[in-house]
Amino acid sequence: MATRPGPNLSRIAASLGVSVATVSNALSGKGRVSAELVERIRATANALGYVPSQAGRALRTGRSGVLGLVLPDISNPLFPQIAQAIEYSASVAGYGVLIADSRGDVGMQTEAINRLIERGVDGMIIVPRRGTRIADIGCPVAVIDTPSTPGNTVSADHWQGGREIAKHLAWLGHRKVLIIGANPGSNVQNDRIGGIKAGFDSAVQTEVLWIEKIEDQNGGGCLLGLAEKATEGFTAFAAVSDLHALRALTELQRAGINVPGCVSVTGFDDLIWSPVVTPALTTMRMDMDTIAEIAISALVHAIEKGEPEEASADETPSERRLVTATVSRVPMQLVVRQSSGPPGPAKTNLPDGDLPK
Amino acid sequence: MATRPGPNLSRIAASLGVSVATVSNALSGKGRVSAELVERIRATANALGYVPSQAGRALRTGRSGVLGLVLPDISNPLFPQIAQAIEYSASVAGYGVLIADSRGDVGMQTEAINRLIERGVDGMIIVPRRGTRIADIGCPVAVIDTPSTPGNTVSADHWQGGREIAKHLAWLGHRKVLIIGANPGSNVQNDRIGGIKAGFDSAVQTEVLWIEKIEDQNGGGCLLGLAEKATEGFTAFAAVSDLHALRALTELQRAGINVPGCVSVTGFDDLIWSPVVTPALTTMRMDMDTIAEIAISALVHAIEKGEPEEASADETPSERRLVTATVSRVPMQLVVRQSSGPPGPAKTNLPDGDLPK
DNA sequence: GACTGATGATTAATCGTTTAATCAACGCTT
DNA sequence: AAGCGTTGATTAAACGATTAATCATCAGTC
Repeated sequence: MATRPGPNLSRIAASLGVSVATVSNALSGKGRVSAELVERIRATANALGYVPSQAGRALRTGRSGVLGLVLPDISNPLFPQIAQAIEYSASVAGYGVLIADSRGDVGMQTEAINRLIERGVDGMIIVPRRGTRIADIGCPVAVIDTPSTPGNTVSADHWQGGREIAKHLAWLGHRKVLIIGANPGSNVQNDRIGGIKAGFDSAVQTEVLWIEKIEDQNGGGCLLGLAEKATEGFTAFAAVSDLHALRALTELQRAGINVPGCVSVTGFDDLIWSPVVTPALTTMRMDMDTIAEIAISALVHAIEKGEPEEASADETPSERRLVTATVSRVPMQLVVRQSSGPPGPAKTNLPDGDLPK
Repeated sequence: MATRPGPNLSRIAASLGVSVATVSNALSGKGRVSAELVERIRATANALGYVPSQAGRALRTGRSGVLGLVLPDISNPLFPQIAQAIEYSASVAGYGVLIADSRGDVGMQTEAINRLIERGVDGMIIVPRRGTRIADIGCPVAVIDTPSTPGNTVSADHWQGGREIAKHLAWLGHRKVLIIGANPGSNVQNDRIGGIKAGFDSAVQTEVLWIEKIEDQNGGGCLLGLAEKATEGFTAFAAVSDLHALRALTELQRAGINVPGCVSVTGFDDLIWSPVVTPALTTMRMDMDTIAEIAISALVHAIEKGEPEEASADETPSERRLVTATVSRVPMQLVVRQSSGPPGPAKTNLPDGDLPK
């Protein structure tokens, strides 16, 4: 029941008095069909508004043309960039994207992956929950995380990003820098922090502040005590995410500390509001488009090359389809805006003075 | 080729010496199968790791079990909330979610919709690009937008949200309020602004500032001149989005104007960073979970009831499957944080003074 | 003992597409 | 004219699940 509205191959075939196989061949460009007939078939297919049934095709070819995108937490502010880039690259490659949210839970991550498999995805892109290792599942997988994650992944070069932001701050003349992270368990954050430290020579003093630790004591959304840090002599605050940079920025401004006149604040990720806050945030941007492209093309390659021969039937049924994306790290790009500048005189409260144009 | 790895119904049937139909019936609970046999079939299905082929099922039943989610712009900061809620409700209802991004372009919206149809989605949830009317497409559709959008939609009650925030500000004692919007073409923004205006009685003076107009003149990311507005006597800045509220907040703070000591700032949407900026933003939250649930359940209902009888074959092939979600508006919830308070004395520059705990 | 119903399982058709195998017809060569 | 290669099209068999229709078996009834 519920016969799909549109016409199918046989309707086209019937209306032209040819066989379905010919129509299929004509539309797919395979087999041997006379140019003239191809033209006529194309025309009537168009006229009838023919839309191929993915179900039929999938059943026959064993491929659904759909990729799964597994995210640790869709509500992550970085997610839009990821999803958009992946969706674009996938659709260019002719694939659809099915989303699955693991809501930060490791158990749900497995569950989400299973749901995707049941839906018959040809492959998956996984942004793993921190610390998770992706077990071998029945289809090609590309992992987007940190280069430090064991296994094959594509990701931004967070370490290099850290170095760049450090060099920027050092060049501006900062000698005492507070690095702001949220959670020591995150590979991404550790890479960024490692890079920042590595980017400074021994003349620069750094200290790491973990937001989660402070919040554990003082409650969520509490002040981080940055004003005190500023009076201790810290002139730059390098956060590992724009989210934390924003928090630092507003906290400092509220305390009457001029940014960038007095201290500098930098972030990571170039989130959507980073350009519009005052002062606009200096940050490191990941090249998501490139990352997505690499991930998708590796995935598509694995899918379409697949098992080249049917050989070794019951040999290693799962081993052949292991992760396939080769490790690759995409450089991040420094975006200099108004929130970073040379270290200024001690705590000042100038109302605004020179507004950055 | 490329026979799917897992076993299929016939493998189970063969290994038990029964027919595929029986296996199918046993697993789906339809037809007549003895309880004992059902048990045995279940067991071996489990043992073999049977996963039903969606392709086969879809081909036979004409339903893919997948919904499409069309978004005007995935990079919208509100998107994570929407996607997460939709994905959750859909997966509870047993559906997968295929995403499509129209990247803000009306043409691409149609194209994205077509791609989803080709992929055989059973229905779609569309968050339309502003001003777009969704044409009749071949499947059930739920639209999430504004109640003011003609046609059947589910959405937050933006108007009511506006009224609430206005009442909150009026209650605090504000008498001169600047409403900050981005674009006069947005239904959502107009509803919110309308609601705000309606929430004030005649004692309160309001003025609307459109960011896009200012940026057209002064360039993107420019200052909005809010400090001047403050000196003109505006004591509250009600933005139609947290994104703009954040911009206002940082701009005011940078100008040395104390928030909320001197002026108040409010937003909409309760975006992820709203609680962590200093001062934390007072805002209106949409109940996305409820909205998603309503949209999905209307959609699923339309899909599964569908055309109750095959009657009227070539009558109105498309008319029957028109939009089906009934109009429904979900109330928004006021979230009071630190960015709003009673109007203070004229422009002050107290460094911090009393920090909100 | 034949008839009736209920029960439990099987047969076979079907969804729409792809594709290997087959076939007919025609032009060329020897 | 018989043989051969090429071209253009058809036949038919899958893919995996669902389901209406059919069939066999057995218990109970008159």
